[in-house]
Amino acid sequence: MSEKIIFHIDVNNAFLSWTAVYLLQNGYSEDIRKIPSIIGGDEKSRHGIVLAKSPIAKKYNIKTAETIYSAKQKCPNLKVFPPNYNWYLKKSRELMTYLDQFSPVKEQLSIDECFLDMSGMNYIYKDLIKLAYQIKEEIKEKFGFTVNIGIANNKLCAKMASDFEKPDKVHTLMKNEIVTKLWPLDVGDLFMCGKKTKEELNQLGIHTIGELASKDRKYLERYFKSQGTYLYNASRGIDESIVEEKKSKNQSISITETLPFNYNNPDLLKDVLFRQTEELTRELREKKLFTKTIGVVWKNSSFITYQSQTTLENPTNNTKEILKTVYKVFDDNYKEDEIRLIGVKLTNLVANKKEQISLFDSNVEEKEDDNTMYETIDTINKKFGKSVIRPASLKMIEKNNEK
DNA sequence: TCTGGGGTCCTAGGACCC
DNA sequence: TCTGGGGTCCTAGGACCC
Repeated sequence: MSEKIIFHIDVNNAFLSWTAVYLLQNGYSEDIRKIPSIIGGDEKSRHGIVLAKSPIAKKYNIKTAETIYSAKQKCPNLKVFPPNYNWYLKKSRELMTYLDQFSPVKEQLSIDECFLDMSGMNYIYKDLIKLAYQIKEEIKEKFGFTVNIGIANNKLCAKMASDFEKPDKVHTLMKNEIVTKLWPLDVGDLFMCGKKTKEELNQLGIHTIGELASKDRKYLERYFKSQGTYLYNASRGIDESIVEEKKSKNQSISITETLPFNYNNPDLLKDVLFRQTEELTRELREKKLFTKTIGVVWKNSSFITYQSQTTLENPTNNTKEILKTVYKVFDDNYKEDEIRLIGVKLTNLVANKKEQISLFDSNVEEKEDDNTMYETIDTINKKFGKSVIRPASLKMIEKNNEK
């Protein structure tokens, strides 16, 4: 059997590039990729972090996720642009559709990157490296933004390769290049080796991926358990996972929201939970899913995050039932505290509710009525926009819980 | 008006069952 | 009447990704 060949395609500075394309198409004279600029949230509503940066902004040592405030300190003439998620989604879909023509086996990793399994495609394309260059050029010409393409014998190495030098580059990291191209890199550059792991590895005197690769498996597993196994393999460029479109997506869905100011009033907080639960349950029904585990997440003014959850006997997508549970979890766990962020999280999602009608559940008929009602409401809201209609009974729950 | 939002996966500890 | 051990499910917390 011949070696696998995997492409990893990654949009350069995705949010910033896509906004640049948008601005140019709408008569803006400047290409914001060529000036010190960032995409950033709204500081007034406390969303002030850097979401993407231009190459020049990067030279000022501006980092993704740092505060806009601090970015401006580093570069006073920095230009800040707001994100436009709908546009990003549109650009992402165009790119992904375009890439489908090159291989039937594609796996999208996030909004701006994907893998293509190109194994065996050399019978069609002859020179796959040349093909990668052609794809890169065609994307630039067709869509107006650039990508990096990493080529390797597995997903991990393809991903590492696309990260090498940016922007607008094709890189390979084949088996015989591991020693020269992978091993000199800082151990923190290894995929899935974040801040904490890097610190721990440094403590052990391990600073490069090559040094990591010189350690034996037992040693790494002693310190890092199952992550040690991963580190052992990854440092050697070993990854057996296959490219596959993730079908069983949606292990969980959630909404969290940083509040415009800190709330300490339970009623205000419940208003937010109410809104979030309505939105999430609508999504649940849209995706024809049911949830078993319902959780509330909150963060206080000291940035400490808390979460509490409870698991139901039967999966549900009934707004009233879920809201009741959300309120109960909140009431049981919220202590007087200044809350900065609050959210709802639904996990343990299943496609079928397989509800066993409990002999002791007297509300079966009522629930059936609810479900029909929600379907109708969803249809109307879909036609006329969000939350035109709200069931009065939800307000009742709200009121009851206020007591 | 310094610190977003949406995810996945792993681990430790406890409850409970046989 | 000095007390094991495996399996499963659940919760809370944490690391990591884009």
